[in-house]
Amino acid sequence: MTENHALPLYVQTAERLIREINAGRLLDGERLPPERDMAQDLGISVGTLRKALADLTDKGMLDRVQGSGNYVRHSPDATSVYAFFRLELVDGGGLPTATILSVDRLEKPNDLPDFGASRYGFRIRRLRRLGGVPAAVEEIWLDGAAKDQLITEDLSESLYLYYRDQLGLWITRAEDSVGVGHVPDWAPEAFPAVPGSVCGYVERLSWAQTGDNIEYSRTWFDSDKVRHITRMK
Amino acid sequence: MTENHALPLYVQTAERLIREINAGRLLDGERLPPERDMAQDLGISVGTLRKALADLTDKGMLDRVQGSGNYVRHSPDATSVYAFFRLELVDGGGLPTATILSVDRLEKPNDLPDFGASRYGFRIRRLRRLGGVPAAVEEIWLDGAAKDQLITEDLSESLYLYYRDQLGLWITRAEDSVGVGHVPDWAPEAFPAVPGSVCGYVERLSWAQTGDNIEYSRTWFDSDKVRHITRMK
DNA sequence: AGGAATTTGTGCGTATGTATC
DNA sequence: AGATACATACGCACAAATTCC
Repeated sequence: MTENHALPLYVQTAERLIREINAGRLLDGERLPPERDMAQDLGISVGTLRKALADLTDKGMLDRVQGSGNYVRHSPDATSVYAFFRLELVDGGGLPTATILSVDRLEKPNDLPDFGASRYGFRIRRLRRLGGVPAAVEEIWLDGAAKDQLITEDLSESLYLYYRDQLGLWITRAEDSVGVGHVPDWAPEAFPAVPGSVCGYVERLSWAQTGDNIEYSRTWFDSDKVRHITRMK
Repeated sequence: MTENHALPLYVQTAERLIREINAGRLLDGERLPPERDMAQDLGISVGTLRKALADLTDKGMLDRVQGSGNYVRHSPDATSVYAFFRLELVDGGGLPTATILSVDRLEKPNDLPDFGASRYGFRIRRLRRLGGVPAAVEEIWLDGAAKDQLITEDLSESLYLYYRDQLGLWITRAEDSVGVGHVPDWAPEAFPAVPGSVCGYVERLSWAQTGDNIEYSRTWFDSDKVRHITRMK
């Protein structure tokens, strides 16, 4: 009995191309070789390659132009659903940055929803800024199974990039639940809203390409300055 | 010169199946015939049919189960982006209903964002319930160019169905902006939150399949009972 | 301007794998 | 275990859009 646990060839191919693009070996705007040539180089049929390319197109990482060619689109976050879920200043604009407040490995508290396989999780608390202005405080729970240790210095400004580059995980599905909350008591003084006061509140569950539900996060945002935006197509 | 203005066969096939489903000739949960049989009936190849079925799956109108069959899913709004943007009771469950409070044709006020072509718009105010419980009040602005007149009796519970069946428009893109607001002074007494008190707030811009930005809406929801949910894949 | 070459899009057929019944 | 049905993969022919000479 010859069991085949490998992913379908077109999925492997799509992921391979995504890695090439993310690693910068395929640049933004670059035109790929003709499909027939690519397929031959990869040792697969044109149809299989086309299915992989269609996947990338869906993800917004590729433009396919009949009669012309396939063109790479590599905007920094086009690969993530986070491109569609984000905080924005009411006035618009403002570069996002984040300061880590704390990182701890803890047993998951009971008030967290079920997510991930481990009893433990990493709790990351951050202060997020938009254009330098403190905009939100955030508590992220990363499932303990994702990594043994997590060192503050390792974490990049973008957790998405950290997941992808250090853990080999990327978020492909997310579910947001938005309402009104109260600023948590651990919010730093830099955050203008007083602990306990009313503010916007987002809960998010995120799933990686593996299908695992690896992350749960809560964000409290200053509703006077910030909006939570979603675009759907 | 014989120009061919027809859409691709797989698109025609997908649209044909969508019409069959919307017309109720294919019922929810119904299993389609095997792909080979269907393809033969339709006079097309299996590959072409599969492409059409994949389209329907993307749209959430079909479940494809290997080894079993293709199953129709006909939830009333599965075809709309509104399937992904919605209010839910914190406790879960609850059928959505809506009561029209007022319908007026007005000049668009200045505090509305730019949307649609007309100077005028229809303002629809509704009280929305979930499982009978008043959950939100809503003000919807439909661009005046969409219709000459709008009669309260014409409006169905689901504005989405009204747009689709009466106006020939369906929403294919939307952008939500969520924050904290204050209950408007026109909120009916049935709505439990007091006018002026703090509540959840959603602004939405919606685009039809024509590419036109036809609708702008504002929703104030009772944050104690209701959450605004978004799912993204 | 126009035609040839290139490149992706569409459509068909077939063989084999894998999940379900 | 066998039959059924969808999933994957390959290859080919022609159409349509673009590019280049």
